[in-house]
Amino acid sequence: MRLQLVRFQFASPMLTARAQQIDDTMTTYQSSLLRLLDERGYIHQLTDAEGLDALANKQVVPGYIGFDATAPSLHVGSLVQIMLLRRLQQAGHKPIVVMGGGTTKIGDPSGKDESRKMLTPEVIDDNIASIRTVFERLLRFDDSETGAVMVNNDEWLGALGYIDLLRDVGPHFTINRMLAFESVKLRLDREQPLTFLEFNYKILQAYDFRELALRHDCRLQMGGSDQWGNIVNGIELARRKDAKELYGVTTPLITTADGSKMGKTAAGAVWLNDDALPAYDFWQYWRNTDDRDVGRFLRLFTDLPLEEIARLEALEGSAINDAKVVLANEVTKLVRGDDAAQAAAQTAQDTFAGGGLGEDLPTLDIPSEGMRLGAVCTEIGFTASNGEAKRKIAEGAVRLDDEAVTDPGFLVEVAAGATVKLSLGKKKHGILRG
RNA sequence: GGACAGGUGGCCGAGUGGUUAAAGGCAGCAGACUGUAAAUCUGCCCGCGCAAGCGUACGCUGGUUCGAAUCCAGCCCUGUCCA
Repeated sequence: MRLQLVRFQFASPMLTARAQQIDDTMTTYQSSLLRLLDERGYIHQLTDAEGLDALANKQVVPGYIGFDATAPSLHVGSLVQIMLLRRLQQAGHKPIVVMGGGTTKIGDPSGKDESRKMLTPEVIDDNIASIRTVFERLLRFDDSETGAVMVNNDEWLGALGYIDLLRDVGPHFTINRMLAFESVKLRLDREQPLTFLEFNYKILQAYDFRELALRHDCRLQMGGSDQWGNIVNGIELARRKDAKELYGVTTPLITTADGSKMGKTAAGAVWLNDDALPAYDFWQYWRNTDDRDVGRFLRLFTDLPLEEIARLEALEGSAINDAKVVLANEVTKLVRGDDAAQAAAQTAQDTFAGGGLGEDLPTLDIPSEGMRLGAVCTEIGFTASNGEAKRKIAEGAVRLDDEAVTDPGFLVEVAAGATVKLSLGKKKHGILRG
C-alpha cells in the first residue's frame, strides 16, 4: 500500500530509455492493431511504438502472453490479458498462449509476499488442460496463419540444463540490474526472503521470449504492467544473442475505482472456469461494478462497438444500471457462453426486479425433518460458518420468503415439492426445496 | 560460524504474568440511506452448540506459576551486520 506510489518509477535508466509512456498527445497509429488497443484502453507502455506499428501494418505479428499454471482456473485478474490476445487475433495477428508449466515450478516473486508451494508436474498439466477451456471460448485455435496456439514453456525450460542455461544466457544479466527490479526491491524493502530460485524466474522469463521468437517467430510480448521488466529483459536478450528486434506492450494495472485489484471478493477469487464459480455469481460480479468503472470495463472486456459503449457510459443516475446489465451479459457471454449469460440475466431479472425466484439461484434441498436456519445459510454458501450465520440472523439480515427471521434456532421446513426463497442481505438469494 | 533484531487473528500492527478471544487500522459481511453503485453513519467480524456451555489460538517443544502471547530452556524460521 505504501509503496504503490512509486510503483512505476523504474530505477534503471536502461529500462526506461526505450519506453514510451502513452499520453493523450500520442499521434494516431497506422496499424489497426495499435489503434484497437489504444482506443480500448489496453496500452500502458510500449517499447517501440513506431517499430511495432510498422511491423503490424506489414505482416501477421505473432504475440504472446504468459499465464500461470498454479491453479485449475485463471480469475478475472487475468481477463485483461486474455482479452488482449483476443484483440490481437481480431486485428489479424496470431495469439500465442504461453502456459508457465516450467516457470510454475519456480514461482514468480512479483508482488507476492511468500514463495509459492511447488506443484507436481501432473497437477500442473491438469491445471493447464482446465485453463485451456476458457481460452477456447475467447480465441480461435487452428492451424491457420492467425490461429491461436497454446504452448507450455516446460517444453524448452524442462530440457535445459542448468550449466547450459548459465553459459547461454547468464552473461547477459547483471546482478546490478536485477536488483533494481521493483519486484525484487519490494521483497528486500520488506525484509522478506527472496530465494535464489525465485530470483532466476526473471532469467527464464526472458528466455521464454527469445525461445518463442526462434520457434514461432514471435515478435511481441504483452503482459500486465508488472511484467514490464521481464518483457524488456527478453527483448534485450534476443537483441544481444540473436540480433532480433522484438516488441513489448504492457496493459495498465486494472484496478476497480475504489482502488483494489480486480477479481477478489470475500468468497474468493472470481474464477473464469465454469466449474470454479457458478455463472450466476460471475454475472453478479459484473453487475455490481462501480459506476466509475463501467465504461472502461465495457471497452476492455466486451466486443461492443465504441459508439455503443459511449452511449452506455453516458447514462446517469440509476440508468447506469442498464449499462451494468449489458456489461454483465456481454462478459458472461464471452467467458461462459450464451446460454449461461442468458440464464444468469434472467435469474437476476426475476429475483431482483420481479421479487421472485430465478432458476439459476443456488439451491438447497431441505430434508423432510427440517434443518436449522443457521445450518441452511452455511450449507448453501451464504455464510462461512454457523457462527457467522447466527450473527447474521440475529442482525435481521436473513429472510425466508422476504420475512425476516431472527431466531438462529429456527427450524426450516419445506413441504415436499414446495420452494422457499432464502435471502441474506440484498444480494444473496437462494432456493430451498422440500 | 558470531553479534543483534524479530516471528501475534485474512493483512498491517499493539500488547512484557491475571479483568486478553487478544487494542487500533485495513479488507470483509450486515443494517440505515440509495440504484444489486459510491460516499457516510451504525453493528458484526476464531470454531462447535438451539442454548447453558465447550474447544482451539499469539513460530515449535518442554518448563516455571494458582494463572503465560507475555518469564525460562532448547529447537525451527526470517532479517541486519560481521566472518
